[in-house]
Amino acid sequence: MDPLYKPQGVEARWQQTWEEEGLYEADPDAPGETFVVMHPPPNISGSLTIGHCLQLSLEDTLVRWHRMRGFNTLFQPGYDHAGISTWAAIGRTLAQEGRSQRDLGREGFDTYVQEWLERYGGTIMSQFRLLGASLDYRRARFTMDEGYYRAVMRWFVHLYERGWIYRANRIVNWCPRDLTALSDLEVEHEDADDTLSYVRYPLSDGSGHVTIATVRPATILADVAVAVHPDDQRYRRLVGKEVVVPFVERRVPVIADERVEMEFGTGALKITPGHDPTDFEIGRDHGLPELAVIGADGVMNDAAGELAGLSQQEAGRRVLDWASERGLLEKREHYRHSVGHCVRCHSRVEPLIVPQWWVAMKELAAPAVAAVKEGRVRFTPDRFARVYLDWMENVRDWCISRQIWWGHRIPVWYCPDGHVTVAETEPQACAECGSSELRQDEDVLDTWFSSALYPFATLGWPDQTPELARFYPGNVLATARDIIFLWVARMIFSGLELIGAEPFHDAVIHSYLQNPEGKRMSRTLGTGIDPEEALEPYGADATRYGLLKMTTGQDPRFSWGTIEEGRKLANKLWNASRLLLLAGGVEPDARPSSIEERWILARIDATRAQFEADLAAFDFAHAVQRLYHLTFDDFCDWYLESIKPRLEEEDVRATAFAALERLLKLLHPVMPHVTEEIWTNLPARETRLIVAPWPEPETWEGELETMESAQTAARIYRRSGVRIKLTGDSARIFEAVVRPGDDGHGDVEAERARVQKEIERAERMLANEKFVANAAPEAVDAEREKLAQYLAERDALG
RNA sequence: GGGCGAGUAGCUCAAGCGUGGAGAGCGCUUGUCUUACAAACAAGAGGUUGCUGGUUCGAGUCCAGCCUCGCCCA
Repeated sequence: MDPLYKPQGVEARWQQTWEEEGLYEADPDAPGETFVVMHPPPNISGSLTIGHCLQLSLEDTLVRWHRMRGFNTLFQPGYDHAGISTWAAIGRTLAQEGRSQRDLGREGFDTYVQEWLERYGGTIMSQFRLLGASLDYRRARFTMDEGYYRAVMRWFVHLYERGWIYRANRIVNWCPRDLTALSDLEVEHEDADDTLSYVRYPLSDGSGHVTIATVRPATILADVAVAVHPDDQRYRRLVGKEVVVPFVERRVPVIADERVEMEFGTGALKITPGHDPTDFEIGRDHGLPELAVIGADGVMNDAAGELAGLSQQEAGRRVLDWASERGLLEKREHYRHSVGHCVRCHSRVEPLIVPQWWVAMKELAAPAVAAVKEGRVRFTPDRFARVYLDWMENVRDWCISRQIWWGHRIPVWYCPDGHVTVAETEPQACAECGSSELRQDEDVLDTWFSSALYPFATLGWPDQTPELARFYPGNVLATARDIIFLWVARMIFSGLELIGAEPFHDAVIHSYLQNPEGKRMSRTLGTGIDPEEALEPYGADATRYGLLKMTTGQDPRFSWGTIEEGRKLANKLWNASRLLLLAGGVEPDARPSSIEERWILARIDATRAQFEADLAAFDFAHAVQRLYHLTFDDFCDWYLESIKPRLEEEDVRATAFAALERLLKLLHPVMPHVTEEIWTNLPARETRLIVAPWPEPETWEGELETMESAQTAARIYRRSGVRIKLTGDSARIFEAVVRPGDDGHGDVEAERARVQKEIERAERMLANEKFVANAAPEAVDAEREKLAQYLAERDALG
């Protein structure tokens, strides 16, 4: 064994061994309570980030812990076709060659995407393995593989038959670059600097004008009304009159609607149902026409008349010039507001009225709200339950159709007579007229429509498989908070609707790593950390430890310090094991005969209990920190040092190996490779550590204060050179660990003065009647205890 | 505009219910090749816990207000 632990080689060997020996495999026929984690399938639009590794580390820690505890454990791998994300990523690649997706044609695109899929799908699985993630790789699923496709079709038809899927011509978020509709969740809002123009709309009866404020003057061409708040005294007399829209000189009514914000601009709002979501709602309620002057490509369309073909900016300029020449442009001012952008390609989203497929959410949402309110699904940290509920209780209908070529085709066919046939597989004839001339809907489904089925489609649903019966519902879903609505919510309502049970009981919303500058990590901006930068030099164990240490519930900046700490821990374990093995292997057996031996066994057991509590609460940062201190401070610095003089005794080594075994077991879920490697080197191995039983609670009695007095004496001697009086075991342990070079040479008076100050502090507190009367009794007792200790210390100083 | 979170040592972060002396790792200074580990061990310096008030015997922690940063929703 080399004095320096080198993870390179060791880790790959164990990853291969575990997998070849079938130790990652889940068996529906195996006994035991199940523990199921569905790893969120990464997008095939790229390789893994360090953030994915954090998520995988915490999941694998839970999975390995449960496996050792005897649970029948399934850790499910897969990857996601990631509709628009992949579409946009491929678009970026093609653009470098001067081509676009549409240039390839639908079939050409399919061929192209297959290559992409094989490349990234393979990369993702190998990256999972490099981290030591104990996923059942045989079961890897893809959201567009054959069985999964069938599940998605069943889901669509199910919702259609329930009457919850409908096609409607409504305003949607339209990406003018990708030429597709987006859901509300695929739009991100960013502040933008704009100009707010105040334009006068003359009253048709010549009695004056109404001034409106707009940031999009080009849309004036599609105005169909001016709206004011019904309580607005300034405009009350105008409601019911007509105004003349500038440029197009169309007469439109002044209406009253409560959705108008009186404080914004002049309090009068131009209504453009074709190009604004709020206006669309108001327009529908008032029966207003829906004009469109902007096309799908974002430029002015034929309805814009002489402005057709112009950009919105140029058209807006022309409209304002027109108004200015006629004295209708009151003023222009700078205005900063948030504007929707496509979350994938970052184009400014265009609200357009386009026919799309929708899912009615009301009835699906109700049970999903109840599941969280009744605690059947818990969020960690629990504040995210509120976030989830706020969204779910106000959820709007879900636009599920996308005008791209990558995804599940919408299972709807049309015949020449316009009849609609909805079926899971391609029908032979129109369900209504029997026509065989069927044309399938061109659109594909929102990628999250299929991801929603992940917890059971991966298990074979809609077939009633043994896996589905055994491994649904699962237990823990770990994810970052950005997909609580996109995915977590949708898995919950789809699971409840289709299977009748929530898909998991714990939704763990973990840290979102920031880059060292405190900014969001982004692969496209090159501000991310490549997992290989950590895995190659430090190894998977150190990386896992470091990432778990960063999993605090906050959004910490990525730092190498914690990974370095993990590397030190692996090296420390390695050398502690070397010490014992070099002294001579002997079968592990806990038969402690001294204070320090009982003490370390008790310390390990106490840490086991705390570690279990930490993991149960998904507090990974504290969990790994405990292991670090147990290893460094208790096991190495005190226990091993104190038994060194007796290492030739077989009993001492048997106990030491037994203690090391327990330590390795506690560390295995976090650092699987180095612990398995050491485990293999221990005498009398029969099993792999990965499936070794988790330590049972145990009680080790002993006068543990003997250890404490040795530790106190060590602190004083190391600090000041002063030796305090010790007898018996404490003296022996002190000598073994500290190895004092003399009988004491320090300034005894200075030490006595220091202890005296502590005594006075404690006495002062206990003399405070209010403290003794009001403080918790435990706090007062603790203070008395400290005082007693300091008094004893003073006596020992002689 | 509404909501959530954060601000603690030079850096990255801790500090269950207010538990009574604010800790860890890294970095820095000093010492030490000691039966494994010098990539180690030991000791040390380093803090007005963002600001202002309040509650309390006692506040990093609770309350009110303010400042800065990040995120989500509209």
